[in-house]
Amino acid sequence: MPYTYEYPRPSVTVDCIIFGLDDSQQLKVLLIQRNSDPFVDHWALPGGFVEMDESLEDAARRELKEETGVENVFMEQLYTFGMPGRDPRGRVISVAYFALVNLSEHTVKADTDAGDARWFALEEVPQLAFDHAEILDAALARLRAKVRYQPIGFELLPAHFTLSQLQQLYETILGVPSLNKRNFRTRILKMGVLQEVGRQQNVAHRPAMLYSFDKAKYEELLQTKEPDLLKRGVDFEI
Amino acid sequence: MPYTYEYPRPSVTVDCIIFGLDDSQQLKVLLIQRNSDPFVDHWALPGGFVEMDESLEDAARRELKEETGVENVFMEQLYTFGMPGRDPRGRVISVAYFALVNLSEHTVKADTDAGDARWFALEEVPQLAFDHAEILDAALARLRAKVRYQPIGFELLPAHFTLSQLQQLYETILGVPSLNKRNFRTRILKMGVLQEVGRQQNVAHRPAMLYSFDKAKYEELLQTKEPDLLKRGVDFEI
DNA sequence: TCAAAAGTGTTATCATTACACCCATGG
DNA sequence: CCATGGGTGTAATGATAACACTTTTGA
Repeated sequence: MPYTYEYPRPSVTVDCIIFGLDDSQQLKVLLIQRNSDPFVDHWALPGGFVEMDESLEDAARRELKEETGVENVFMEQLYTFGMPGRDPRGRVISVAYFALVNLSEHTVKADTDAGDARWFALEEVPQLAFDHAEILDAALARLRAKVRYQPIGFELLPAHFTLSQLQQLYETILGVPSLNKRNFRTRILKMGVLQEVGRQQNVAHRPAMLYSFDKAKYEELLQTKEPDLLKRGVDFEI
Repeated sequence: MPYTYEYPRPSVTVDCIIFGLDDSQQLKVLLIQRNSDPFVDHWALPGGFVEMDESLEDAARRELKEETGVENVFMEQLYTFGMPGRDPRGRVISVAYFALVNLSEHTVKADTDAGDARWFALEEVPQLAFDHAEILDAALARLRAKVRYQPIGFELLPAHFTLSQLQQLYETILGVPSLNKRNFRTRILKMGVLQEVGRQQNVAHRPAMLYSFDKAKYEELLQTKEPDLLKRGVDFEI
């Protein structure tokens, strides 16, 4: 029992909420099955204890890779959950990270620390360990909010995608039945952040134009348009 | 030396970034002067260690009150800073909270744990302890972003305010020289979340209408308009 | 009657919405 | 030649930006 402190200290963990989009444009979340107490056999978010010499994000990436094999993904800090009592083992403060991946490009393999790892459609998520259901809800809310003002949706799609795929992605994430095709296209193309990169092959209908997201142009626009944006003044969306 | 654990644990602290608006519509931040090592005599964000039986937000409110006397303010979690090395005493993970207050309604008194507590205009903020400059930057960025899509600016104003005050507030926060008065008014009034509550008295010019923010109506609009908003589909602002 | 700030009218321009229609491909 | 998505034309409506103007007060 080697580590002794003058005052009590909480444990600090990271948890990862990984969203992915499958071939049929369905939004899924990556869960692991716990193989130790507490909550043995329950499904949970991948995560674990932060080491003393690694940053929080490094910890999140390490745990994600150890438990699911997934690496090199877009990731950002979501929120820190610290209610006393959220973990039966004692005071545990968890920094949650959320990540987006293109499901087809990331093979999942259950690994050392976890019994199993699987993608779940959002409607099929089982009862989760700890307060992980709450964390998942927060992540979903963040995804829905963020997708409206930052081009993060592209992280979920393959590098080359059609406008219909992109539109479906937005419909899925936002949970709206169907946006107007005409207007969606006009809007998204007018932004000027998509690049034509070829056409679909061998499809039983008019082949769609494939696009890629032009990150450089987006950054450039951010610089250029920011000033005007500010000029608009208030907004608060509603 | 009573607290012993099998694995090493980081310390967890909270830090508060409190923004206030003074009589002359200037944006200020509340800092304390440290009276102990490390960084004795340096200015820093109010904050301190999280107790084992309090939530993170409770800890933030407690420290804020202890160190500055400020209480009952709008507060939300900002971000968690956890780079190894950010505190010379060892691994310290800090959950930052940011808060908005109407400066005239909150008296500041340096208290037990802090040598002194004072409001600083943003341009006059001295060198800060730890990575607090970075935390302050993050808070400012959040304030600027958030004020555009949520009516949090009202937290900085007195309960009754004029449209000119509100406009100045936005100009201050966003750092734009001067919005168009006509258009600002049209926009903000069209939203329907302001209530007329009387007129200015004894001013050497046409007395302005005073308004209050109608929170109930705002919540109602959120419910009502959310569906249409979603129908609009993509946006990502730019 | 003047300075100072409040507050309004109006127009040109641009963005958004809604709906109907045509196009290219493989089976 | 048809089913299946891909893709376009256009007009009515509403929001935004720009600028000049009038109003009310205390000193």
